[in-house]
Amino acid sequence: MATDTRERILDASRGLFQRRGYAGTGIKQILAEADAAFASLYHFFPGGKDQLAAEAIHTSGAMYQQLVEGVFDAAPGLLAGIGACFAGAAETLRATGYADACPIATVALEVASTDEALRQATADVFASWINALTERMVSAGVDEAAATDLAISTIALLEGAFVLSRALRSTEPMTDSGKTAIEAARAAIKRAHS
Amino acid sequence: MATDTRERILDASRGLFQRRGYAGTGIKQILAEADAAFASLYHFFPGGKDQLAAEAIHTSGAMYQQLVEGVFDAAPGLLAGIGACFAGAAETLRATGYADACPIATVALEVASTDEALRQATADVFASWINALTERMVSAGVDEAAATDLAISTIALLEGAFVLSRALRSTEPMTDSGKTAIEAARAAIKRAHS
DNA sequence: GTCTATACTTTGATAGAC
DNA sequence: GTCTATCAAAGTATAGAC
Repeated sequence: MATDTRERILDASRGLFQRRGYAGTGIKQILAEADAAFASLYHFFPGGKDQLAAEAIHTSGAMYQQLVEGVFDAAPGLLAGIGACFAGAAETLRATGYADACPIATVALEVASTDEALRQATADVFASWINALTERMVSAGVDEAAATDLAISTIALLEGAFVLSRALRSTEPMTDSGKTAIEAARAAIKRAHS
Repeated sequence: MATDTRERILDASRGLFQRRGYAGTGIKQILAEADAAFASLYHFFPGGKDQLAAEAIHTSGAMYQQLVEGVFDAAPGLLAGIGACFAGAAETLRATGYADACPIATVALEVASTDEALRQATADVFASWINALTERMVSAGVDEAAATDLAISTIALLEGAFVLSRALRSTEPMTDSGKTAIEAARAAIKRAHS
């Protein structure tokens, strides 16, 4: 059985919104890539493009989080996990011609001041990422108070590196930011043990 | 004498591209905000929206760099300068309802995989920022080799914090990232002196 | 240099047959 | 649930008078 239509539409939406943004992606483009008909979209997503985007943001955010959790679980420790995440991001950038980066950052910046519902969707995703990483920081021995700061800074480094690496077409920002993220985490763990 | 038309159009473009992105900003919207006629735009910018965007990217990037250079020049040292930049960014976010952040990041992500000319414009801006900050790092005593890494990481922290702060409508990512940037710079200076 | 009017394309969305 | 045809609106861009 082939993937059902609704899932194909969502899948195409996630990819296009990630690479081209919300305003830059057309409904017709999504349907062409999903090999679906016009009526199918409004059958499964009565709310149109907005509903489609909200669902794409939530699901792609959750998928990316699962990917990252897997990388951390496979690593021997927190610092190794951070290193593997940034290394993996750098490799994905290189392998996709600097197209695949954060699944929601482009849309997040576009809608932050223009569409409250979608802005909230991106906020949900980032908050979930921050919470998950904060827990890992605490488990690794970082003070509760410092853990949130460190988790936010780590994700900021990743997001900023995505911006710079895509614009410059270089993995250097991602590898440099990865090193800085590891050092920041190492310092926080050291402080907690003193 | 009123500001001339060409400058008003550019000014409106910079503001709209910053807040709403490239695809999300319409020519008519720009002209309405600039109080200019349709023909004026194509008189001053025969290349249309693309030419307008390229010039807006270059000039807003240069203006932001000048602003930051001024902040650093007024600060008593490198670490204080970094702190003042992140504090200023946080205050601007708060004061503008989380609208005014990086002047080119939204457009940079939008065009990275879709418009090579505009992508190059954003790359020019980021490269200029990185070079300028690298020089300051070296002047402050950081090793040449480490200075570029540190400058890139600092700008990545700023850009990532813009993304998170706008999406979450909170200055916390900006203040947390500022602390991390200061600590990273302090550690690099310490390493250079040992 | 600026005005008005307009050409042409693409956009998101809907209707009705099947 | 999917197909075809089509709508109204907004998009970029141009023409010609002044």
